[in-house]
Amino acid sequence: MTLRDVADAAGVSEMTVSRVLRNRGDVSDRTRERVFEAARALGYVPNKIAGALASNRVNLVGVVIPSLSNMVFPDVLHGIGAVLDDTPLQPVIGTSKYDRDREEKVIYEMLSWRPSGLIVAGLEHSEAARAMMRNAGVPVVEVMDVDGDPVAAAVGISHQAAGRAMASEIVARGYSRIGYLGSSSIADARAQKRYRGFKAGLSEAGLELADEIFYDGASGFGTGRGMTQALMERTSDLDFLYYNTDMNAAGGLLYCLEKGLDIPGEIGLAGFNSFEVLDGLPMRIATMDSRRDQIGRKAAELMVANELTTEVVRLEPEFLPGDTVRAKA
Amino acid sequence: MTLRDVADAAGVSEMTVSRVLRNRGDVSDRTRERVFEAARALGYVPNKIAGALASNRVNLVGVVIPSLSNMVFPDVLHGIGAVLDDTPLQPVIGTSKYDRDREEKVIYEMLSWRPSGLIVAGLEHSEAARAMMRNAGVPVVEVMDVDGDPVAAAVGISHQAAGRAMASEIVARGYSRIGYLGSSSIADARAQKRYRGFKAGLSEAGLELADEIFYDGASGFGTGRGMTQALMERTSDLDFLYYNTDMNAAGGLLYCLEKGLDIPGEIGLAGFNSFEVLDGLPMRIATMDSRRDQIGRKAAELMVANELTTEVVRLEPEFLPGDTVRAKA
DNA sequence: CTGAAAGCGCTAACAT
DNA sequence: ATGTTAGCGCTTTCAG
Repeated sequence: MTLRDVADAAGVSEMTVSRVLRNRGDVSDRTRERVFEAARALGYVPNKIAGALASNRVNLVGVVIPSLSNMVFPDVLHGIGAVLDDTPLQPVIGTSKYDRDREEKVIYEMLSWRPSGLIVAGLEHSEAARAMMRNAGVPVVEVMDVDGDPVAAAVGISHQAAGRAMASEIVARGYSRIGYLGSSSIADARAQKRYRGFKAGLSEAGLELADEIFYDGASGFGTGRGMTQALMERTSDLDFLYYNTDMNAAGGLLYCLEKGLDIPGEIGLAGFNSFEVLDGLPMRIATMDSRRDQIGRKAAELMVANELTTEVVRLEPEFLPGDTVRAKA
Repeated sequence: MTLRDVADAAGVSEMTVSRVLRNRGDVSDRTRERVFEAARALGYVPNKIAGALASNRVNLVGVVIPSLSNMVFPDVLHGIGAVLDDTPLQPVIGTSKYDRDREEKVIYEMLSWRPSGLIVAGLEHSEAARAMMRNAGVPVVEVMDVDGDPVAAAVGISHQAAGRAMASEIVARGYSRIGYLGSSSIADARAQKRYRGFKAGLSEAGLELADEIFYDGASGFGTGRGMTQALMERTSDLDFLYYNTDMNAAGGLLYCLEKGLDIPGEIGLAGFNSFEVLDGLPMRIATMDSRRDQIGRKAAELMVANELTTEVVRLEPEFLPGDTVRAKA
């Protein structure tokens, strides 16, 4: 089923059919009708492969993220989709599974379809991947992080600064025996940066981490609960728990409530990301909004603008005290 | 940057370069080396658009789901990915946002790329969408549901049966004042089917729903909590709450625990889906595993087999009593 | 307003 | 083991 078939059925040239179907150029209403009818009757679906090759235009934007299981990424995708929905551009998602080599392959695959642009999560990539991004010839935006050296444009927050800001909020609220609960995966560069920023922030206040614990695998209530229990049994005098993500913090919160601890008096908790699904927990967890939707929107806008900028857009995460930290002293 | 450039740089024909890069046909080791080197030096990325047009082969599988925000769908994608990762096929995701017209557009867009197959969530589609799926000329599998009339192949569970089975479990445990808490969206056909199956199941046991409540918008702890509170204030003598999804059930559970209710003695709760992130709640919610990973895997296997079957694979959901229902009488 | 010709970058099929 | 030719189904460009 090709343009030819529709053209024959409508008694016009392929070119006319092409014009009608793409709504380009002047076609008489009569011809237009006939073509639409023929196309519909035949159930014609245009071949974008051929169209793309001929026009050298592919209205796809590649989006490379680590995973779909961690809710942060669907949230970014949501922001991207919200902007692209009003344009001819369509996002195509690829996942790296937090693996540099896989990410490189995914980027290569994406670029082989000659998309109109590329959005990639994070700033840490293989050299080959960076080279491909540099030479893509289309807008490339790295998202979620601005602590590093972007290949081209970047939109995100400073995770270092976010960690540091959290330290200062906690210290200002009079907590001093502070534990960190995070991921042991080096692959999560952004969590690492928050961790380092957090420690630097404590250090500036003359404090240091009282204890820390790391886990393998996915974040979740069970993980958060388990980590929290292990840490508190090991170091019994902690007065604050800072988690790498709200999902784990939620598990920790439930554990502390079960133990009958006084939150936020006896012990405070904070996470990161600000997940909407968690509204409805017994207490609102203190957190920092990672501005995922905004990041997606801004990145998509750069795709739509179709400029090869090296602009770095730094968004500021917002601290949300919730109910699990004391009021400021 | 085309094959031509690489061919010139390596001093061979385009065809030889094509052979080397696709690893097809016999090429001497010496030539092979030279070609790889030239390609690498130039940073050549093949043009799949041209390749696909020439070979009439596109190693993409379209996957159409309602959304990425509801965790059930990423779970299905995970199953699909697990199988396709060992093949040349790649999933391409499109979202319908629970909108029939949008779904139709997405399917149209997907088919216009001439994918090797199509996986679509659900059995309810526009007539035009069904026609496209029927005439796609490639394997088409509808997933997650088998209660209805599939266009071609289908892999899923019977949501009707799942609802009915849940009713029978609840009744067998001696509950009788039962409330249903679900979504008001007609778009969630599967939840509707569970609801109907559930009522039918109660009816067979000589019972009926004591009350029911429906919400708009996304599921989540806040939604579950709010619905639960509203329902229980309205009908104070309920002894069981059946939710359309575990996310809402979790919110309800937290609410009931806060109120100091005796679970599962005074009141029982059950949800649907079996979400791993919820392990770690104070109690494990009774639920029914919707076998999302399995469904994804099986559907992907049908894509790999590349047969145009009309096979219907019905998987059986498993009841997981958790801690929120009494033992069987 | 409509059509004819050329060609996008690659691969199938057929030489050699 | 390597090269040549034709053409995939469209769109661009130029004519009329």
